[in-house]
Amino acid sequence: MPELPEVETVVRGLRGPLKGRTFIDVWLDWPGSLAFPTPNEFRTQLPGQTVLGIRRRGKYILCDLTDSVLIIHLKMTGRLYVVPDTARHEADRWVHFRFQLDNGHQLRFSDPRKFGRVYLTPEPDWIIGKLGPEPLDDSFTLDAFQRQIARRKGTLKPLLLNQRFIAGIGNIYADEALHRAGLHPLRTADSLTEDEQARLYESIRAVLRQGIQYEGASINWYRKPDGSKGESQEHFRVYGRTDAPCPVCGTPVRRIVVGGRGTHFCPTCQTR
DNA sequence: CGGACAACCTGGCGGC
DNA sequence: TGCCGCCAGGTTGTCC
Repeated sequence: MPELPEVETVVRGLRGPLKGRTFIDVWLDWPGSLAFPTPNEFRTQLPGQTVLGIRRRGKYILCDLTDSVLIIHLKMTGRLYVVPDTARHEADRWVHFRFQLDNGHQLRFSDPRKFGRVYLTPEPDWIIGKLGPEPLDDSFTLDAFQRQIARRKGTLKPLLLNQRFIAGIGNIYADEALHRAGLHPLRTADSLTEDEQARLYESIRAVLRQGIQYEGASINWYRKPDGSKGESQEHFRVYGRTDAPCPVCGTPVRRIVVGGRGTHFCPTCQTR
């Protein structure tokens, strides 16, 4: 679930509880979620390291430590939160990692579907190095976007989901951005006029900013680090609204499958 | 390069 | 209530 706005919200919520803390122990019960290194190396290397900062790159959460980087990808159902040691972890049956902090609290990683991944490496570039630009960075200008999309010719929906094209967009915000831009998800990149390119650029930034403002979308599994729900889902125009009226024109929203992903759009507002 | 599809896992939900 | 099939916010690898 977690896309850029959800991951950004998690990072902002964890910064306070984690910054300056030192890991003193770690426990895990599903080695398959640990992408790198081995569980033994992980348990040896992490304790003693202090959290210097926490940031986001695409949908990855990066925790800068004394001499390496702890990286977590939530994939579909991951949750990350800090609680006192005394909070029973059995209350959340999907906790697969517990990171013991030096202040009587634990960082916990919960993930029902076990798609999420944890990495600990001194050099994170092999994990995040091929990601496309950060869509909300100042360096991601309309000019840069137009130069980038001019080299592509594929279908818009899969292109927006391609993390090498732009980092952080997922199925929800791809559908929302295309609706806002008035572009059909089956349009191709090489069919866009300059004006349509500009609309897509503005729309991508607007829906992501709005997602952050509403602190993410809690359709199913996503929660903020304090356990509460985001409210971005209250403001969707098409995502998950099959057969409901388009808020702009009233036409029933349609759902099709594009590139294997459920895709929602307004057949009136989004032209081919 | 691009599209189609399987794989990794489990839970929630609608239908019967 | 129970069981079944379908759907799910992500990513990677394979095959054509």
